[in-house]
Amino acid sequence: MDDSTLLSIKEFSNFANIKQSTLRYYDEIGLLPAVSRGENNYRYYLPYQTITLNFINVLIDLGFPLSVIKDLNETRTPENLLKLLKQQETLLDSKLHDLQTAYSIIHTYRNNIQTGLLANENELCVHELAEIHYILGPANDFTHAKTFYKPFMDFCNLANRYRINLRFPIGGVHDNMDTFINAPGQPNRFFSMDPRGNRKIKTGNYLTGYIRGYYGQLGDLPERMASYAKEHNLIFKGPVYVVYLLDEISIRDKEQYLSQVVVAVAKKKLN
Amino acid sequence: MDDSTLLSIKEFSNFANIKQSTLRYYDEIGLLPAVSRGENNYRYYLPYQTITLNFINVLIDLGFPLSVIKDLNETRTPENLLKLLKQQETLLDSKLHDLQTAYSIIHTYRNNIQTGLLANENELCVHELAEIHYILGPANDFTHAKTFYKPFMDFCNLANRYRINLRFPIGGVHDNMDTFINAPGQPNRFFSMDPRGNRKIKTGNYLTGYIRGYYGQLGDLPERMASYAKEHNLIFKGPVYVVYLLDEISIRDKEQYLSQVVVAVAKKKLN
DNA sequence: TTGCTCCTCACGTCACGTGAGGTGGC
DNA sequence: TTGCTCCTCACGTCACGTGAGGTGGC
Repeated sequence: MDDSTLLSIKEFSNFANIKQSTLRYYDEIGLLPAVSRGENNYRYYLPYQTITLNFINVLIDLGFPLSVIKDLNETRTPENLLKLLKQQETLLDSKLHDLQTAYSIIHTYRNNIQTGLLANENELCVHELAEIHYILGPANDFTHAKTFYKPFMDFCNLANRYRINLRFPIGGVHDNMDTFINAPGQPNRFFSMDPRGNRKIKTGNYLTGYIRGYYGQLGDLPERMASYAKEHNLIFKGPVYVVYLLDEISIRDKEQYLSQVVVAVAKKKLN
Repeated sequence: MDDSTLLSIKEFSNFANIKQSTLRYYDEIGLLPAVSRGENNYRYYLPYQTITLNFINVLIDLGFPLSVIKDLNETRTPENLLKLLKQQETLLDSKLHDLQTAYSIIHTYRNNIQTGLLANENELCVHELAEIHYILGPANDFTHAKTFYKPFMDFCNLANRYRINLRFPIGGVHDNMDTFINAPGQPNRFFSMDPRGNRKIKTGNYLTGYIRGYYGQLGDLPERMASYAKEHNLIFKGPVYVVYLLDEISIRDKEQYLSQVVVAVAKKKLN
């Protein structure tokens, strides 16, 4: 083979390691036209066209659309390309960020679902919790709300302003055990379990309970937690977190959603 | 608004922050059917459908196709979802890897092009070079090759086996200054400027020259470098690297490609 | 006639967006 | 009549892949 050998589409496709259909398409859109056509209308290519193909493939891998590549193919200069590469870097940056976020969401959901599957619904127990980062939403307003619904919608609408990504699992937080017992379906704030959040549930000992049912339907869990603490000489410290471990993402039936309630506890000092 | 209020498509689209066209499409493919149709065939939605929509949006963001989401919507269980999430994590992993590679390629090209734009073609000079990582290809065979072409194609064909990504800028390396001067168009090996490579051009003082022209057309540069060394009492150390700074990626005209030649030098000890 | 290579439509993919043209009730 | 909301096609997007049906020379 010589630099001026004409190659049939099959030969060129083997040589350049590219599908015939792709070559026909590139010919059609004028991105990589065949150098000539035979009498029978066959396409012919020259070996050096692999160089153009390399140019094309590099830019495809960098995420440029074929239309841009076509323009660039005709007018490329180093300055021109440099400008485009800078733009593309910014674009890749945001794609990278999105992917990492998706990754993070998957991780958080997997954790939640796994915890949910292992949960013993009837048993309360105290155990150490690993640190959980989150982003806190604004204070909820339940004054004119009959249900969980309205405040949650408000939270969703404000999410952008609070830089909250609603794709992460969401939870509710109650200021303390007293407010939790008084209105278990009315968390003071919602939070997103975004590991990049600046708030955290610190490591420590937490009384943990689980309950099945729709958001905010906590049944007798608050009372059971209170009496458990009394029996075991525990006092509650800090906020009560309600994490929706199994929600609409993993279960159809609303009655089967699973919430986890955690609250920090300490041994009561005996006088 | 109450939980059982029927919403028109416009109302629901505002409420759920989603386009009407998207809602019609989801209705059409059965992913999120309207709960009912009016006499006039209008679609009506219920507020709680935002929950299904949230389910859908989370999975879209995680990169699942709508067909999978539709299936999952009907059959989801925590175990089922957990399995899919694991798969998706693997897929995201490889996408992440591809993106990071693209990023790296852009970075390397930008460096090369910028160096190319600042290059003074006529001047030779010695300066310190920052470390450059690369991946080395197999030894070239020029015995039956008239041109640069064949060995380069061999290199491309073997790239996979050597884990070389051809999308990175490519360079040629000569064993030493003697082989370079004897056959300046015939590098002993090609290399890919992949920053993840285990080989590197170490920091140090390098004699650097530039030349315009097609791959392997180095003109009188080798001789000029040799005489520069003689004049300045320098000796050459180690391999000669030829980096194709401006190639088909940034320039159309082959004659305008720009190569950079670098070789380590040291002061000759005077007896 | 069979086999091979090539050709040109044309249609499918994916998740919508964008009109065009029509309806129904105020 | 005008304005508004809704409807249903139908076509465009992007980068091809996949046939179907036909050709031309051995």
